[in-house]
Amino acid sequence: MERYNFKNIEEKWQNKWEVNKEFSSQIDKSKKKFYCLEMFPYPSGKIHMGHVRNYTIGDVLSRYKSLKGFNVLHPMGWDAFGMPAENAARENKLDPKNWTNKNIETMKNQLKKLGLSIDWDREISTCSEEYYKHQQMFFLELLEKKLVYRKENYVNWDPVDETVLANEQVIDGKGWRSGAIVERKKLNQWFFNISKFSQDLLDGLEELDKWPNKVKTMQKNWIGKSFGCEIDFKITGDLPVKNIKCFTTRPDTLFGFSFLALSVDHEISRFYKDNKEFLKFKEDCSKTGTTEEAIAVGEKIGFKTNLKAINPINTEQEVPVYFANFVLMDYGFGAVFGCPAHDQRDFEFAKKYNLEIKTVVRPHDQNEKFEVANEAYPGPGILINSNFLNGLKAPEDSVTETIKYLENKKLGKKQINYRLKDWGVSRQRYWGCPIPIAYDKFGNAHPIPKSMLPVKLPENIDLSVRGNPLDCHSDWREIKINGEKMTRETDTLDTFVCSSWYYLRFCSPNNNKYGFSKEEIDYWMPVDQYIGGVEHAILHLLYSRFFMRAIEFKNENFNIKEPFESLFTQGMVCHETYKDNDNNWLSPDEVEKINNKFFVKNKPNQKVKVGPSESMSKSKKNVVDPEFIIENYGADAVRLFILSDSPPEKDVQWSEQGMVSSYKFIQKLWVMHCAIKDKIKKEQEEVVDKEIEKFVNQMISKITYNLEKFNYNVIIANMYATYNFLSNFINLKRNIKNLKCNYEKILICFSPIIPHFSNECLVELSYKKEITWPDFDKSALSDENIKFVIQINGKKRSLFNVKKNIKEKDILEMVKKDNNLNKYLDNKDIKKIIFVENRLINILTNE
RNA sequence: GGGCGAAUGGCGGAACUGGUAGACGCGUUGGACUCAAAAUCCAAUAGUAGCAAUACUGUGAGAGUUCGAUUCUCUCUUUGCCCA
Repeated sequence: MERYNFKNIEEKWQNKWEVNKEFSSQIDKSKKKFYCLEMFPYPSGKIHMGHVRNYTIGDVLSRYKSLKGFNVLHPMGWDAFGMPAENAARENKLDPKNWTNKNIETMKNQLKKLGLSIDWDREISTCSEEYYKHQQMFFLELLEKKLVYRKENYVNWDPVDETVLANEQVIDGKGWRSGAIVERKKLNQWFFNISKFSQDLLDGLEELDKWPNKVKTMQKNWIGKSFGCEIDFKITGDLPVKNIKCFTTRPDTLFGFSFLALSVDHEISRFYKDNKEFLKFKEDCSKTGTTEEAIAVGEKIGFKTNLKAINPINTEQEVPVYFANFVLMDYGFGAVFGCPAHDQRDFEFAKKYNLEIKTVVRPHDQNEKFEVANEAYPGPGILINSNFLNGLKAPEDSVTETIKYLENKKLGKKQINYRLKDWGVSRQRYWGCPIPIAYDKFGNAHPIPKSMLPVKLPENIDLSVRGNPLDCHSDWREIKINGEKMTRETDTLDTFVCSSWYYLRFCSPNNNKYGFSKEEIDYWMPVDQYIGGVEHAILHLLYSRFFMRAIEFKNENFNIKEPFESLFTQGMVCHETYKDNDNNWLSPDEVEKINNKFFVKNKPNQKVKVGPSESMSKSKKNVVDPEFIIENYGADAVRLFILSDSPPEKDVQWSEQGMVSSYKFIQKLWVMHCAIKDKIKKEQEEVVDKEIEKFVNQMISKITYNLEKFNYNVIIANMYATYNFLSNFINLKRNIKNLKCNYEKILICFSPIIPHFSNECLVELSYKKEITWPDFDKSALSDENIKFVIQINGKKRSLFNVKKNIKEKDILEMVKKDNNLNKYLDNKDIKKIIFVENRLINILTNE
């Protein structure tokens, strides 16, 4: 018997799959389709363990569904635009396109070595003209539908690199690369009108019953719907200002009103544009940052105006108007009314400027004399000190009543507000999809005619320039449209745009007229199972849901709103972290374990500090290279291990020992396989064994159930249990007639997880039929004999091996006769008996 | 600060609808094989007491519902993730 040579066998099967185009998918209306999609990778250079886990999970599902008779679509592509290519290209003086395509080639080969059942004929890359020309078409379509518009907006501006930074590139107010202090700068940018669909995106969540609640909650919070009231405050003072509008979710606390606060960008600020003190104040405000956290934590400061605001429901009351740093222009109307007693920010502000703090809500467990003291009380309760509103339940009744009152008096109106903002898609970068727009000499934007698409990225770009390289490329910038000289838009699209519709392209990767064909998406869409990391729970998934709606909008040929029928978010792959004496990170292969203690490799006198297990990342060096692992243990073993130790939705701990044991398991399976093969070859007896029949029946039922539930770690446990049973079984039993057919079923059940091994073994058994998922007989799942639990006063006292469907009186008879049990029953009256059929009896006695 | 989860042996984890807690794997211990080691195989492995049969305790802590709670309800503790 030879050792199992995973290298030859895996390579053989991978070649076979590729040559036979085993996983290529065609429309077949006689079959039910199953579209399985994993989030496509960014081609950063090499695959990492996170990819291995993500794609193995999807592959197991695809292979299972395909064995179940579904017509499976399982494609793969590349999220190929983005900053890392541009950065790498700049640092190494390379072309981003070459860099990216080389990475794609490498990673594609690595993925193939995992034995994934991918239809590579449908491979797409978002940086290819073939892909982004359709994206430009969509952009123009959305522009026609008025879902795209241009407006001025603030950006994080790095004055040294002369570039716009994303929020996550701003660290402590400084540019991540240059270290320069980031400025706020106004730029003209393109926006997708996602907020138009706020309510629809919210409603759509209700239908997504196969999405994790966690993700739905996150999206719900992100959309941030709030009910409230728009109030028009009358203003008095020495400026020509009559009214200021503001939005509030708590109009019911109007009797606790003590100031009005405005954003420094509020239109009123124009009266102060020459006021030095105000300008100084505005500058101070920009330093505190604008994130919700910074506002909550930071000091609340204000700049007092000479204006007064009149309380609409208590017209005798006039309160001061301030500019304040905690009011943002893009929420509500850039104005909030201050009620210090019931809002912590307002409270801190009022304390600082000695403003009135009037309590108007008491908690349910306090009486009318309740007064807010050291902090605001934002919770529920009953209104007090509020004239005609007194006694109302806050916030439910009091808010609606107040709004009714304000509406009647025409002082305000009910309003629904969303936190979701329009999606700014302009990026001042080279390596992205060009925006198909040109400007005439007056600066007016014109769509580039569809006949002139695609707008190709120029090659031979100089990336060493500061700022946006496209901006500096004068040849490319100039364009003639209908004879008129224009200049191109030099911003490119956010890469999230590319990933918002790639799942459609997979349905029609070769359609060069349009992004997809109706026939193909009618058949394949929606994605039946989408699998990826929870880090995309908000942006990517929300943008994709928006994009479907944007395409559907005013389009009679398209009626899909939700792209992903069900969603699965997998956990991360973690590894222990190591540091040497100088606190430098060490990678796992620089570390050696001797007698349970860790040392620097080849330096047995240098101890290693072992840190907590964290998600694998290059910066902490706690990474394990999949290619090396596949090379050493084989793809089947890696697939087995990456799924075995934890449920797929939770983080998994990488362990060398676990990896080795998965490898050994495959070897053991092979040894067993050879033994079975020998047995089958020999002459068989005409005996049909019931035990193996029953065991395999149960195994199929368990593995099928666990596959459907994504309990892949439990499947591996089922596989081990199957091995334990079968290896024991063949040692004890002689040659039985039904060994081969049951063993074949076992191999088929194993094949989604370890496809190379299973297929090889099936071929060795000269299995000729088309491989399909085995059925199981539900009625035969439980044995003739069952284990019956005997409880006395709720405590388990014994376990009887009895016939199925045993009657209560028979089991009671057995208990009474049992020498071990009757000591619990002697001299006691039986008060009550609980009998659960085929499971347990609980006998209650007087104690 | 707000929102959402989680907590089970030395470790990762399993447990159908409320019905045998600890499947399966790792680790550990003992044994077989070997001159020896590795590999492999066999056995044990929640804790306490006991030669054993067995008994008691036990699913973060405390209460509640129930004949019966890892599972349901409430309070608390710790912890993770998200808003960020």
